[in-house]
Amino acid sequence: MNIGDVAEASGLPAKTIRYYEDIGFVRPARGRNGYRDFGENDLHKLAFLARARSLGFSIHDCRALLSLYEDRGRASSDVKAVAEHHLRRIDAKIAELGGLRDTLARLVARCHGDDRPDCPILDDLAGSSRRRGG
Amino acid sequence: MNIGDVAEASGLPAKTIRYYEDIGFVRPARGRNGYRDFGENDLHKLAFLARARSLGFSIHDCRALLSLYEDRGRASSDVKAVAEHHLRRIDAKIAELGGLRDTLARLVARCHGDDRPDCPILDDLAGSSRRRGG
DNA sequence: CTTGACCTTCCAGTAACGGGAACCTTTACT
DNA sequence: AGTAAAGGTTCCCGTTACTGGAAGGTCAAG
Repeated sequence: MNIGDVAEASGLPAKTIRYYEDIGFVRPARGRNGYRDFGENDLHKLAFLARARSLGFSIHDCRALLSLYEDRGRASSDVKAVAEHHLRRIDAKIAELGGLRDTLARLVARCHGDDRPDCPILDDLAGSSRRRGG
Repeated sequence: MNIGDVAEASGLPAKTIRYYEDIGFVRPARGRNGYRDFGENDLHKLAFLARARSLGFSIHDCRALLSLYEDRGRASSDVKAVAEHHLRRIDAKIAELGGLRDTLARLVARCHGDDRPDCPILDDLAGSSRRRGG
């Protein structure tokens, strides 16, 4: 299969697939025209990576997951540990963003948003109303 | 003030302050030893930036906010628009992460997590149980 | 006069690709 | 055979917002 074929089949852009080859995720054979020649196994890996990336796993995580995937004797607890770690990071990020959103929403609510220059948002950013621990 | 002084006063690392000079946020004077010499106005700007960045505003947003901050005749609606746009992006990100978390949490819950190799997480990533539209 | 803290510039690296140039190969059509 | 489109190749730059580190100049203290 040429790169375009695996791109369509895996849902990944050809650019991304070349990048994944660069970083060692796949090692397609080469035809004598220089074209990459992907096998079924490569396609499976790429589809695996596409799914893992869509779930927000980092390339680093994917490396671990892929090696577990290819290790027929792995323990499911190892996989679960990677997933749980990722889950905790997601939760932390959601909590962080939730905090930001609340602060920002309060500021937005307090700003009348008309053509006058007075603005609680800028006041907060400038630190003029030091209600935040200053 | 030397860079170390404004770093401490603003809470930004000296590296970041140099970077902010590079991208035109501040233009400190120079002493004849070559050292940057920051004024009160620079410090205010840097503190403003530190606060805005901590609220998740991008550098691009900060540029807009800073110029509004320095425009004594701005309309608060302009500031509010920037903040609301940022708020919408945060909400979108939270929604996206929430979706990821739910999917991931389901997978983690289904994985027994013991020393056996059978693992619903890897099965999903590999696409073997095509419950997701395949 | 040396030590150490502080300052300078510049270069490289981060995460994960995307855009685009310059060029070659295959395929289809006339 | 000629040609044009579609697809392939490598290579390098740009993205975000910094961070680390090297090599070296400056300053304050003992």
